[in-house]
Amino acid sequence: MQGKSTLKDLAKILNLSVSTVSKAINDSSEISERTKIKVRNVANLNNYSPNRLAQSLKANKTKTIGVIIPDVMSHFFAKAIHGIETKAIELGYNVVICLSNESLKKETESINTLINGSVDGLIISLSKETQTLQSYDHFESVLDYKLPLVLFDRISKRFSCDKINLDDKLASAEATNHLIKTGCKNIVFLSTMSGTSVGEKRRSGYSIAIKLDDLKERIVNIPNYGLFESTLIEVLKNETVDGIVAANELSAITAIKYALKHGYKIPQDISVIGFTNGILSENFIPSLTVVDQHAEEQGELAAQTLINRIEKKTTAEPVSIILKTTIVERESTRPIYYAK
Amino acid sequence: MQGKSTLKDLAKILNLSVSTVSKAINDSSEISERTKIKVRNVANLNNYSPNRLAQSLKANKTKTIGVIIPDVMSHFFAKAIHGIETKAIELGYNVVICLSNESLKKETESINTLINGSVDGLIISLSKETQTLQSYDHFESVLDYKLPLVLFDRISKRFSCDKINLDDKLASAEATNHLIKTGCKNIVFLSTMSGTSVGEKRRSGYSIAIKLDDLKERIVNIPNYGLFESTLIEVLKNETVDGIVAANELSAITAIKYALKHGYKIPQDISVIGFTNGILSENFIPSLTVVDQHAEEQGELAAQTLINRIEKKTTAEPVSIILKTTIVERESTRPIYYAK
DNA sequence: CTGAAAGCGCTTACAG
DNA sequence: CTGAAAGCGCTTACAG
Repeated sequence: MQGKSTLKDLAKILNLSVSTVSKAINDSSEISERTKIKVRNVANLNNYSPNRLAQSLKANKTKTIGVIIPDVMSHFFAKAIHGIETKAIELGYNVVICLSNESLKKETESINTLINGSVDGLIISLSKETQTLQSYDHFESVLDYKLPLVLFDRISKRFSCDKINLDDKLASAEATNHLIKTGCKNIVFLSTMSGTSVGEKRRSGYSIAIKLDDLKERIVNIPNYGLFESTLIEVLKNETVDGIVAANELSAITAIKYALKHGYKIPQDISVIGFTNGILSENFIPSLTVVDQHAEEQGELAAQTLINRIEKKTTAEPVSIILKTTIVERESTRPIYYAK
Repeated sequence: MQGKSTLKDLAKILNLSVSTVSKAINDSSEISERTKIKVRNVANLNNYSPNRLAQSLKANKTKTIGVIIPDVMSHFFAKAIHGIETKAIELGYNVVICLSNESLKKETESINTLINGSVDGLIISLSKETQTLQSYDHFESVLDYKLPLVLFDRISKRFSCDKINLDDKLASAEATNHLIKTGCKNIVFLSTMSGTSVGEKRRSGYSIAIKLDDLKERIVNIPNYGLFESTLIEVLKNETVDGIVAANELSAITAIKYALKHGYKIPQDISVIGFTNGILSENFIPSLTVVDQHAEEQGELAAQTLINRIEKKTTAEPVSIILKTTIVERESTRPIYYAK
């Protein structure tokens, strides 16, 4: 009744061997029904439950997966975690989460603490620093150990493993096209995240769509949120702008905010489309048209893919899944039939 | 080079005993410098790192703490997790997170998977269902095992353990007072979370402040977000209302949204104050005056308290810490000097 | 300075 | 049907 009881404790109480008790608890066919009942009673009385650590050590598997993400406070990652957790539990796995806080150093540390037998596999979304520095040495041990690894959302081509992400370039091209179809002619791409692979792809998708339609390309990089208002308004004052593709949710909302403040009407004067279907997009006035990245689905897929790999249910070659995005139309863009 | 190497592997390569290798790696003073160097070299070459599971089993501690929260997608809990993680890592602990999704069943399962040796202690914020059902049987094993436990934010008086929370009643009374000081006379308490301990306390704090000022008490419970607009507008149409204390962030924002839609001016006609200083409060137009619950600080404190308990650095009696909240003034309320 | 032995809590092939 | 033994990967008191 006090502290945790072990098989040994039960064996002593029952006057049986540890082996017998273990088998009885695991409902082995070798053990008589009578003994099983006795053992189970004593086990329940003593609140026995097997030590997971010992089981894991013995079985050489932990039924735990490790997740390393840059940030919990972003809606995208919170949702992705939710998806990972749901799927993992459904498949009988636990989830350990570490935060890299966008730092290469913390990402490295997190990997090191997790790979030493604590988890059966890893789901990682790379930190900004890792991506800008292109430094991947800390993945060597993971690959050496042949520890199953799934990268999602912020991935790298530099090494081979299972990967889940979405076609950000295509998504951004589609977002741009959406604005074009609502009649926009002068579309700006607004980014606060130049440098990340995701930001880069979105910029490039925008450019492709713009060029296909023979429109004028215009990229505005905002170095930080402190300079947001001045940078944006300067552009709106001096150039003709009737559409904005913003590289993420907060920059889209912030753009709308300052545009409204300076007297522009959304979407009548300027249409705005953003990425990530978060709580802000849904509740802001006007609500924001966004590219939904299916965060939860990405999470579920990542978990499923990892567990398939752990349980060797996949082909030897790395899996690479590219999800389709969808556009959620709301009030920050005009309806499509406005076109022409 | 392939798979994980163990002490045994190194010992064989080095022609030494496992004990010697172990001691060399742990830099024991018993071992000669020469041997240490040789061992370290081979260890590095083979990418050796000790199996955490085996270490934990041996040492009977895991240097891991378990966290069970109702929801990651809420800004409050995401921030709290961030605080827990930061402090835990700083003190040399890892963090395992499980989600209860507001369900008693999942909370029970999470506890059961975590207490079997995987963690040295638990930080929990109770699920809604646990609180409404007042069912705490699933905590018996935690208490029996004498596993260190810290409850935060959503706590219970029904059993004894370390607790961190804030004085929600006082906070709500202060929020109400804030509105009074800006000149509001007809203040409504708006809740979508009746039933939770937190919702109840906020209601009661509101009532106290209202009665102290001899104003009229008016509680509006919104059964679900689908009925938000009709319920709210009915009240606004038929009664005089110049202030709203909303029980959480989203209900505050939603109230503003519908009030604006129906022609009310915020804060000129109606002032609104909410709880939780999240991304919505900050970015909405008008931005929302809120009671900041110091989520990150609560998380850090919870981690610190738990680790103190684990490492027996605290008195035997349970610690109970009550944090002060602060009011963040923004655009949804009038300035205080308007009063009188 | 090095090593053999015991033990953390479990499981399982093997004997009886 | 029950039990003794070995082993998962580590650490550490004890001998030499």
